[in-house]
Amino acid sequence: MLNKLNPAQREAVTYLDGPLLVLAGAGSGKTRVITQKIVHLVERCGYAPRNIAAITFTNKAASEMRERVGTLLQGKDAKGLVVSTFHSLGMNILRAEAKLLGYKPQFSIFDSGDTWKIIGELANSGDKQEIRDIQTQISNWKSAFIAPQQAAENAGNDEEKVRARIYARYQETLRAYQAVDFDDLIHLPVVLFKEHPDALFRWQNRLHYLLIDEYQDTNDCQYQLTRLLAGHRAAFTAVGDDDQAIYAWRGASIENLHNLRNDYAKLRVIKLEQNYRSSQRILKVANRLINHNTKVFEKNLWSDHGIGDPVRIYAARDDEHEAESVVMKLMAHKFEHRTRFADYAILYRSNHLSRAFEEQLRAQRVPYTVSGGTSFFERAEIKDITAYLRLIANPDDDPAFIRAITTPKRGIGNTTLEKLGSHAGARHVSLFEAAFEIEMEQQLPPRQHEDLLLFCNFINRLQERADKDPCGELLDELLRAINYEAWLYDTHEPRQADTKWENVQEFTGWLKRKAEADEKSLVAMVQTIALINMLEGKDEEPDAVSLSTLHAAKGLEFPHVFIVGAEEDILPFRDSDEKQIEEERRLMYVGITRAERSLQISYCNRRKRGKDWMACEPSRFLEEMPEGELVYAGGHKEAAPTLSKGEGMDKLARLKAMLNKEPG
DNA sequence: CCCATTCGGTTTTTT
DNA sequence: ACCGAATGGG
Repeated sequence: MLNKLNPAQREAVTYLDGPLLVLAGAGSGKTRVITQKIVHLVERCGYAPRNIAAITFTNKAASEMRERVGTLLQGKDAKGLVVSTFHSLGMNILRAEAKLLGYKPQFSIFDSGDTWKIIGELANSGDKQEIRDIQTQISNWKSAFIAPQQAAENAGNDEEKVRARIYARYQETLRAYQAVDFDDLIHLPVVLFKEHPDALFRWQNRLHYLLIDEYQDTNDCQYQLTRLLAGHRAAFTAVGDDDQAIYAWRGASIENLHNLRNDYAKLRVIKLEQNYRSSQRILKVANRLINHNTKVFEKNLWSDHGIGDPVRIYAARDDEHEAESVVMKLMAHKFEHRTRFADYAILYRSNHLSRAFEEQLRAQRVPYTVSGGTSFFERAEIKDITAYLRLIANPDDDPAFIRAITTPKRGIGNTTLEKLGSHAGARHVSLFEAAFEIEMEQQLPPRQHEDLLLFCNFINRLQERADKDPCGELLDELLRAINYEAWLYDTHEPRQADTKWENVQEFTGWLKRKAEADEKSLVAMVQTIALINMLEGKDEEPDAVSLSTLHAAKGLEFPHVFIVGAEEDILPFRDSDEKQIEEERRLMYVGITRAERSLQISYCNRRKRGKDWMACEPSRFLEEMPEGELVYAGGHKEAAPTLSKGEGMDKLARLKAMLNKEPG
């Protein structure tokens, strides 16, 4: 097995004398190194799988890796092997050690939607931008280990003081709800480990070797968790690529690659520079582009694949034509080369850009899957059901309470909730608890009060059954009791209701299977849901075109790639400063390096925004690519560039000039 | 006091 | 084409 690896890879797999950093260029086989190393640890070095933890960036990557290791280990029992994201590892630590932190193990996990509402209320503001700002501010404070108190002390102006105050109240609110946010899932275990060495000792004893993927995208907090878990043993392998760091906006810092060197004197660094994925032309375009960034680590990515086709740059008249052209070209290419739909990916900077392509693909009856985008669990109908589950697990979860009691409508509305809320606030109890207090009977109209108690007792009954009865029965019972299907058809168009109900059934089916397979309690399932993006392996189209954001495409590869919407203000995103431009450039780099054989990058000259047109400029990144490797195919039809009058002419003309310098 | 419909203003990236 | 606040009916 080891002989299938190149020397650098083999070295990375077998090196166990101390901490190791693997600088793995795009397509250099880093996943292979990680999976093989796990197998190596188990089969050659006598590690028990349950003592190894592999940390990935997404749940999808985690389940893929688990599967791969499972097949490689065949026969041998991979049970107990930890393959998860930082967040789900943190969740598991937190659930096991909750009591030490004053939480109950059934704590709720709030997603950004939940926290958004809380911050909005605390800030008493409806301003989206402001709430967003505060949200990221709090997130940054947390990952930098700045407590509300410190934040208040450090505040230089009134605005910062107000925000520090909101931060403090936000933390109190989460506590009161017995809830944690995404940052807490990492932050609290670190706090726990610092305050309770015995707990840290337990986990260090559990996890003897750590493998961390996508290391360039870790933030300070995650790094601290890693260091604590690794302890003096420092038995870990971190794998990363500074050129693919695209999560700085989430607090990730490439600096962590450097820090590793400073903190571990014995750190060994191995570079993987041979690319096994892309044609030489694609690689050359990628390399030239990324060289416009200030380099952290020098790396020289090369490939012994063929030279390949030139990278096509396509200028579309507008967004609709871009979608039409891409889909037409894709279909033509497919039928000419007898490829599969799954060989193609359409990548874009932001989710909303997918719409035009989805429409075209649907119109042409081309099967497709959208990854990223509004996740399955973000859908209203799924959130409705999970609200009930959250409430059953943790009655103090006020946001879940509000959602559950108002969907389906059962005669409890804003006014009632406000009264309940102010009473709960005064008494420092959750809405659920407040409902049973005697004062509510006086404050609420009889009808409302009755409905309220009816609901709470209903939840209580389900709660009692949650421990005894299997997850599936409980779910069916719940859906029947709230008459959810009928309510869906009552309040939606038949077609909409159809898909919504299908989603619900898919969800409950998944939940039942998962609960049985993993022998997890309903509580554990509910907590897991908060972290998962999509249903893994749900009757996915066997052969479908992939639509994905550039972020979500990291780690994937496709024979043929279309990067669309390569325009100023989109990619790079508007108002990017110099630092952000570099990150946007890396994003483009990630997109380019997804492609194995062919790549087209397109942009529009104008784009519909609302009801009027907006002129667009081609992305500056196009100019940073080697002209000799590009071929321009502008206008509406290939090889027959038709220029729309007006915007973007100069850039278009420049690109057209490149046509004459066609390589070959 | 609750809830459905309409109108108006919008869109980074994700655990 | 999609969500959220205002508005009027029940």
